[in-house]
Amino acid sequence: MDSQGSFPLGPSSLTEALYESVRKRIVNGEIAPGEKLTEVRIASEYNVARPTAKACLERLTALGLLRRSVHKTAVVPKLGEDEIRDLYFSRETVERAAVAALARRGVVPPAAVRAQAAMKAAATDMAFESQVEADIAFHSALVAGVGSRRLSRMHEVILGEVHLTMGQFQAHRTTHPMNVAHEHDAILKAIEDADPEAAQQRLTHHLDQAQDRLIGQLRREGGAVEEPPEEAPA
Amino acid sequence: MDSQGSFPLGPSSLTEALYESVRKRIVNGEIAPGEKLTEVRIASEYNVARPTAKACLERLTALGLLRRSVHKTAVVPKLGEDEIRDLYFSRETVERAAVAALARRGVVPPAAVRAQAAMKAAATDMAFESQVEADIAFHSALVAGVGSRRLSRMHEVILGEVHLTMGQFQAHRTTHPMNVAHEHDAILKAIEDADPEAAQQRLTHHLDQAQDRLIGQLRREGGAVEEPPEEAPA
DNA sequence: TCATGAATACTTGCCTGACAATTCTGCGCG
DNA sequence: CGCGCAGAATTGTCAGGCAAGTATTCATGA
Repeated sequence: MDSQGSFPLGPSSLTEALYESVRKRIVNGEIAPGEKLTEVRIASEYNVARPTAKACLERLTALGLLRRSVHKTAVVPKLGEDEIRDLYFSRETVERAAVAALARRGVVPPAAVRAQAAMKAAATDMAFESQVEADIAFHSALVAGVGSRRLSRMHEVILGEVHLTMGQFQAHRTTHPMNVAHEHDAILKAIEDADPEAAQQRLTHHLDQAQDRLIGQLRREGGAVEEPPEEAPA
Repeated sequence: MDSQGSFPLGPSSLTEALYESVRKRIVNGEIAPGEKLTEVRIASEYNVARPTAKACLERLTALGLLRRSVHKTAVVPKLGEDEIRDLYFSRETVERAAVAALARRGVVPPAAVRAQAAMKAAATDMAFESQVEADIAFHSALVAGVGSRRLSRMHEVILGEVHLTMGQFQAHRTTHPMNVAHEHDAILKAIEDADPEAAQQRLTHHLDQAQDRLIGQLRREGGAVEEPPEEAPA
């Protein structure tokens, strides 16, 4: 049958384009959590060789967007309560350091205010996914504004999992986007005032609320299975 | 032609063993900074197929232990002053969060005191590389003690680059290992006393000193070339 | 009927071999 | 002495294949 060759690839290098496309499909929830992603499936869907698909799955696994152990099929994970707490603990660690550094300088990254504007514009009429992306762009710009390549890299990985988790709760959004927009404003204000303590405190408040919303949704609906830690660190 | 097959592989899976071996050779400075690592070289040295070697280089590149852009050979990087500052900024971010969390609980991870004991034992007579490894084990245990998988993962990446940089200055060590041992003790003491502020303050002092030592050595000897940032973040 | 064990299909780990595209190197020419 | 160009070196991607491990199904025995 002709079950292959329907997902178009982006512009850049083949591996890169494949990676980006699969990544998007995962974080958008287009590929459901728990769904299995075999190498041959990716290979045939995109008309690429199996090694290429393999490399793609390995990259996604390294980023935490897929889980797999040896000789087993990769599945997109569904984070349980503990995992979400761990994720947000790490996220707070990175972003607190970022806003503190920014506030110490007292300069707000231009990209952050741009993202914030886009967020407000998307608040009323745009699709949920657009709001999520605007929110992520804001936090991403905040960290990028520090100018630390390594901090940004760590944050990128974390935001990947955050995006994934938010995408999985897409259907039942209960958040008012204007609320988070106001919280964003408060953070920017504190940075502008060169007040590191306040900036950190407001960021923590913001993230704690987001975490609570996620965990609340998780408890309400599919409490489902919590996967065990896949690997005991030596 | 018997020009191949001289580096023995470890016990585990082939890819894993290959990765570990090459990683060790890099962080130990056995492969000099600036040296080029081609896929075929690795493949022939270890008697593995080129795709296997390729995967290995890709993993090391993702960890920051190698640098390469498309179609160019991977080289082991030599961190410049700015890079070292960035590295230690990220390191402080992660480790400060770790010791604060530990101090809030008031419990010292047993693995950390074990590593600390090993460090003191190695202080006088053992080789420099053993001291470095004991030091790294101590900080690693500190972060692992928090129990956050994601924090540990971030830290692991950072320590990889730290290890690499320390290994490159192997010859000209000027540090008295007992000094750093005492600083470690002070950190543990603050954690035990459940004093997060003190723990963070002492950790910062410890890391700042280490950073200054590294930068001092860098300035003294090969100021050399500082490689430009390989990629402009979007 | 239900539980247990064996055979089969599926999937991944790793290999050989090959071709195209790109980058690097050295040589000759203006 | 600078410049461009051909050849070499290196990587990106593919095809095909075998071995090994995992999951599933089916048949057999209690």
